[in-house]
Amino acid sequence: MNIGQAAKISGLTIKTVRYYDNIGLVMAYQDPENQYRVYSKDDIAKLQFIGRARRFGFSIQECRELLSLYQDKNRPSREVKELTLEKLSKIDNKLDELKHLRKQLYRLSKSCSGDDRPDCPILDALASEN
Amino acid sequence: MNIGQAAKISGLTIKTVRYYDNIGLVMAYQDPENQYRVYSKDDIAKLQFIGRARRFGFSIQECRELLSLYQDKNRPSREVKELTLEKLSKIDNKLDELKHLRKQLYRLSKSCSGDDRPDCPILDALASEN
DNA sequence: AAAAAGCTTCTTGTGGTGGGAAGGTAAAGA
DNA sequence: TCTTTACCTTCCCACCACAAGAAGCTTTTT
Repeated sequence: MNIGQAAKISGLTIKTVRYYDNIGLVMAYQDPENQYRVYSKDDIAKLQFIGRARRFGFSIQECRELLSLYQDKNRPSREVKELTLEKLSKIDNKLDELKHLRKQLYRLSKSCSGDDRPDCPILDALASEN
Repeated sequence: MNIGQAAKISGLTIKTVRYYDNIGLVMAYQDPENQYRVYSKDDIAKLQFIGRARRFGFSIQECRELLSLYQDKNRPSREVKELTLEKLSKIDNKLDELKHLRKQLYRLSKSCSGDDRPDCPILDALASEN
């Protein structure tokens, strides 16, 4: 199966699939005659797997780890769970950070009347060190 | 004032200050004798302004807009408030997205026993289309 | 036979810096 | 004064995860 079909089935773009080949994440067999990448059913499964993991917010590096765990039929499920919990904690940190930011920005926006007059507490806050 | 001092006072790194000069965000006067960047008090104020705006999550482009609003003494505060509210809504979107992701990942992690056995519902979920 | 679709590699760009090399300049100490 | 040290410059590469596009193949369709 050529790259176009592989991309369509896996729901990724051709560019992305080619990129995954380049970085050695999902390496396709390369037809020696025309240099076309050829994807097997197994490759397609990997691409779909990665697509889902990416949608779950895993980075490429994390996908690489998940994929190798996925292919190792005897690894303990503990390892997978650990990776997932780590990711969860990263997301929690990001959430806290964003919530804090939101609160600050919200307070700023509330302080400004937002009318035709030029005086603006938002800019004042950005301009002075408090 | 040279770039080292400017960076220290504004709380940015030298690299960052130089970058802001390169992209025309805060352009320093350049001493024709030794090519050193020279920063005025006004420049320092701008750097601090941008530093705070960045900490509030504004992008460089948004900082550029805020800065030009900041320097226009007659603009209506409405414009600044609009920019801030837009940013707030972007943050809200990001928050929703992250919360959704968290919920999904949490559910996944709960489903896995995380012990020495190899069967893992997390990987199963990533491998099949549901 | 010609046109259209699909594939290849290669280069460049994104955002916002950080790291480091190679080299010029300025300030401080011996 | 000489030397060391600190500071400054430009230039290039790296990051992440691709997207866009050029130039040139091959394959399929008309």
